[in-house]
Amino acid sequence: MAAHRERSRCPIAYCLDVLGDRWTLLILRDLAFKGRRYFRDFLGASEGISTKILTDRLQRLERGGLAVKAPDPTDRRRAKYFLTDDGLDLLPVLIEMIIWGTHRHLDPELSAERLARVSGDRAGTIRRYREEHIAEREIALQEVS
Amino acid sequence: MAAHRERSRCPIAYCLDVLGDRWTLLILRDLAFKGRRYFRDFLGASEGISTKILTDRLQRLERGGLAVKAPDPTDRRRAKYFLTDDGLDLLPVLIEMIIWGTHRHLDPELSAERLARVSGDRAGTIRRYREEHIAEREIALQEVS
DNA sequence: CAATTTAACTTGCAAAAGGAAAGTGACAAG
DNA sequence: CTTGTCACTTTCCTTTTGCAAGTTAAATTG
Repeated sequence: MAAHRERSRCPIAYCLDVLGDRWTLLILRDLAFKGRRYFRDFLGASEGISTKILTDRLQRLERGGLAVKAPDPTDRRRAKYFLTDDGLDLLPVLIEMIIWGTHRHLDPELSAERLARVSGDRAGTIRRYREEHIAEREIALQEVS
Repeated sequence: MAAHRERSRCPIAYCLDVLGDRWTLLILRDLAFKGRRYFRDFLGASEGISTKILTDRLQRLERGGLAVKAPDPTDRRRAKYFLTDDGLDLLPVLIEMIIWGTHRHLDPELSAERLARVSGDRAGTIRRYREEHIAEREIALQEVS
């Protein structure tokens, strides 16, 4: 996709080199908010990604420095995936998408409380998810060394 | 794309029904930040969208209630496109993408001032773009009546 | 220990989406 | 009226995705 078009100077276009496809964003969501870590966890998401696309997108995220893989010391066939610090810098984008999607789609009555909580304290929400992710990541990476 | 998969309950997944492709996001950028209004304006963006994809995406945005078309009273062959209020609700997402893209890609020295300005006052930036867009849209829609 | 299962991919084929360029119909200009 | 412009539309080819089966290495079972 990066080879698709000459890269323009606009930051959104650059951002889209990484994010301009649905599957990548869903994987980021799973990593950031759903605690999915193993390959098979992502397969379990309800959107039904194929193994081929999942493999491709995880590799892209790794190569692009947005995700990292910590081999599982208890089972060498598998590894846990985590967002890097650069990957975590996308949390604000993802949070705004949640807010927009919630506001537009779900029953306003049911979502009012949740929406108010997240949008009322974006920075707090982001910081919480970030810190939890980093803590889990560091532990997983240490177990490998 | 909406028919692609059973729609999940996750707001991000719903958001991606609208936003899960690169071209749509680039068009939203053009509408929101670059003042592009006419069909040919979007063709002029450096990413080089084809007329087929542009037509398709503009129609999707209209059908989805995110964009509206005001016929040009001076030339019946063309119309001006604008974001609706729902479309403008995506500004926070786009702004966060700009911030992320700027931070990650461009020379930090050159972008430090711009980045600081936008991220330092997200709400102010969003409000400014929103109000300008609405003002221009209302004028264009009135000229039609 | 061998057989079976599991986990993460990989492959093959069909369908869908996108790219490039030419074509079409309606409107505008001279 | 002829020619040019504008917004699409069509055609053909390439790329990506969807679906399902296949492969390899590691783990588990008996």
